[in-house]
Order: sequence, then C-alpha cells, then structure tokens
Amino acid sequence: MKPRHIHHTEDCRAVSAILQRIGDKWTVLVVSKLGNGPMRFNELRHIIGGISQKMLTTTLRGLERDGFVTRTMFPTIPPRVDYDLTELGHELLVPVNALGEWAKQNTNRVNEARAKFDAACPERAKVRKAA
Amino acid sequence: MKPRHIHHTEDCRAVSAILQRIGDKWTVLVVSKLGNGPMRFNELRHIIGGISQKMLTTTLRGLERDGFVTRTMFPTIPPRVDYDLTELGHELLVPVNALGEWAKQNTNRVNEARAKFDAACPERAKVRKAA
DNA sequence: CAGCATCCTCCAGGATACTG
DNA sequence: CAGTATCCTGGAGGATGCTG
Repeated sequence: MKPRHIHHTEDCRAVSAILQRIGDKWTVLVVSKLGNGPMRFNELRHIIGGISQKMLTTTLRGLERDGFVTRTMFPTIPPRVDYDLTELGHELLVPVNALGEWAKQNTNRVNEARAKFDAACPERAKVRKAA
Repeated sequence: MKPRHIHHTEDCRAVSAILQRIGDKWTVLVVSKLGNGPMRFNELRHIIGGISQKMLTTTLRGLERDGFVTRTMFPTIPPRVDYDLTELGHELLVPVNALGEWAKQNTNRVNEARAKFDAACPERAKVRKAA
C-alpha cells in the first residue's frame, strides 16, 4: 500500500504553528544573535539594529516564556540583565539555520522568478503592495 | 583563530526574510498540501479548511510569483485551474519539513515551559494578549 | 541600564457580494 | 469553478516619554 495523499494534517498545522511563532519580524534574529553567547539588553539592541526597545522586550519575553532563552537579572545599579539561549533554544537553531542555509542558496532563484513574473504580467503582480 | 562572535549578519537577515515570507498564516499549509501532487483551487480550499477564498488566491499568487508553484489554466467551461509545486517548491519543502519535524517533537517542551512561566509569574505573562 | 505605558499607523486577513 | 472587488477589524510593530 502506497497512499499518494497522506493527510498528516496535524503535522502541517504543527509546521504552520511554529513558523508563525518564529516567523515574526525579530524572533529568529534575536535567537541567532544569542547563538553566539549571552548578551545584555542594549547589547542585543545595538547589534541587531533597527529594532525598537518595545519589540525587543516583547520578543525576549516571548522567547523566555516558551523556554528558548533565560533572563538573568543582576540587582546592581545600574541594573544589568543577561539573556542567553537555553538548550531548547540551541536545538531550535539547528533546523532554523538549515532553513537559513537553504534561503541563502536559493534567494537568487526566487528573485529571478519574481522578476520574471513581474515582467511577464505586471497586472497580476499588483498582488504585492500595488505598484 | 576562533572567533566567538561571528557576525554573519546577512545570514541572519536571510533567515529572517525567508521566515517572514513563508511564516504567514497559510503559505506552508498550501505548499505542504501541494506536496502530495497538483490540486485545483477549491480542492485546496476544502482540504485546508478555514482559509478564505481571498487568502487562498493571495497565497497562491505569491507562491507563483516566487516560483514555488505553477498555475495551469484549462479554458473549459466551467474553468479548471491546477496548481502544482515546482522543483523549487519541492526543495523548499525539505528544510520546512525538517523544521516541522522539530516542531512536532518539541511542542510539549514549549507548552510545558509556557505553562510554567505563566504559573510562575502571571503578571509578566500578560505579554500574551492580556488574560 | 533596562525596561513599562501610551498613542498611532499600517496591513494581514476575514466577510460579503458580484462575474466570466 | 475560480476568481475579482470592497469593506472592515485586530493586532503587529514603531515613536515617544517616564522610571527604579
């Protein structure tokens, strides 16, 4: 028996769920940076560049909640807070980096397809934020 | 020489970019379904379930534009349109499925961390859509 | 330094109605 | 059947100002 249409619907939903979780604007960027070792709040902020303080807070809080990073407070003055990847965070980085590798190697193909499509039918290309 | 802080910033951005591209609500779901073979518009619509006709159109158009799927029109009456994964689309599925596999195997850990976090400090958990 | 609180904008995405 | 055209809402995310 060799079913052509296996309906692992749950699986698909799982992929979808994780992708939506980490597919926001900053999550993977933060996780990637933390992959190099623990970092302080503003250190992250500046190395990432372009992220608002609010979103960095939100992103880190979410990652902490999901068990991907730890938050260590030093009750000094001024305060110091270190963020670091957990084991789970490091593990997440593996498949994420694999996808990133794929992305790097295929960006050209995508861009070419995109240019071709836009050139072929400018009409239907308006899908993307109307010229 | 063993640099601890390698700044493959471009790489991170690439990961981020692809994740935002496919990290929307429906893209991977559609690609996954098409992984089983070509499908018609409404066939996809029903097998996915819950997707609005507008979003299916938008999602498919985007995937077509980026070279992940092909769109084949049969000028019959009523019209028939087949969507199918391109080679690029199939290749994308590989790392995506790997991530999906990771997701399936670690959802529990994430949920546990989440529950623990919420139980520990309900205050800070309000990050998620305020109780 | 590392946040929290507030306000505001933009757009992903749903609902509905119409068409070749 | 496979769309297109509109309208509308929620929430992601930026900007700014204040605090322990």
